[in-house]
Amino acid sequence: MTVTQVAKSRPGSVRSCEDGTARPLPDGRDQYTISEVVACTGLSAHTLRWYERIGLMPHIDRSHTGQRRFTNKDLDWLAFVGKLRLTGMPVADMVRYAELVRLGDHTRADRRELLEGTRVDVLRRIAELQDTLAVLDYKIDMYAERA
Amino acid sequence: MTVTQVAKSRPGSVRSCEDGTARPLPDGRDQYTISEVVACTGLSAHTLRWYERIGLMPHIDRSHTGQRRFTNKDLDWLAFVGKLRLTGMPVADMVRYAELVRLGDHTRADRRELLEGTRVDVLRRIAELQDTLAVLDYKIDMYAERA
DNA sequence: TGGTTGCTTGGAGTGTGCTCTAAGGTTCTA
DNA sequence: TAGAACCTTAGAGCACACTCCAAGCAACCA
Repeated sequence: MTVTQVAKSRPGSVRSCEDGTARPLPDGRDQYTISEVVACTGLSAHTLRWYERIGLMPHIDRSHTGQRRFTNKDLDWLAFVGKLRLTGMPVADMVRYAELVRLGDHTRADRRELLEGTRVDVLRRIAELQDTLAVLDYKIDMYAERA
Repeated sequence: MTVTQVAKSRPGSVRSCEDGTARPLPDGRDQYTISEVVACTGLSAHTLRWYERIGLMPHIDRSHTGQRRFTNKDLDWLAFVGKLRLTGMPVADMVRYAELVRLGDHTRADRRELLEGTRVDVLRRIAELQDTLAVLDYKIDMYAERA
């Protein structure tokens, strides 16, 4: 399945923002405006503010004029949230996970349990999709045969 | 990838309704009430009627009193739609596909193209999910290590 | 000094995919 | 023959995840 071979290499991190749509940010900095984060994550500014409002992000630092200043830690979190979003996990569940993180170290077991549940969902989704792929291949074959 | 090994075995068909949630229907029949279809597909009656209204299903036969009588062909179609739904394909696109089917044989190339596009989407989704799985495994490992 | 750009806020609006309601007709069981 | 269970319709309502709006402040350039 070529999945666990990744082992300990810290996947999907190391400040290249997200994937694909992302422009890399200047290294060695730890303060980004909302528009920089928009450029690098592909999320809209509206969405980023909304994430903060609903508690899916920790409270973001502000400049002396009240503007958001995102840190590298915030970007890491956004990258992880992006992954969870791909699994189809409802935003409410992600908020729950975020809350557990805020509550501190004694919630580690709960967090692990939550992620393991998500993991099972992901495996099921992959199986479903591979099943669907078989159906699609069958149909496409039918259309290809007597074109 | 163990996908094309299915080859020509007609996957996901042969009147066992859908998967999992489904009770099999009595064989050798070709007329089912909406509640029978509900029991076997797991879709709600509302959803089935809505599918017909928006053109995602062909017009369903009626009894002399106006009640729907689904055929085996309808059930096959619903099973296929169920697969497409799993891919995240928007309902509007499925309706488009249904229209092509209604329009007859000369739309076969279009239909094939549509399904091939969907196939690419599915492959991408699977890759994304496997990527996400790696991230989840990494995190779960972290929580497991120093419990 | 004025104009443009970029940011702030709370709250309203949007698109998708159902899901339910109301009002009424049909079929089955006792 | 009554009552329950099941079906019909058009249209309204809902949950989710954004997405946009209005009004206003702040920073910068000509």
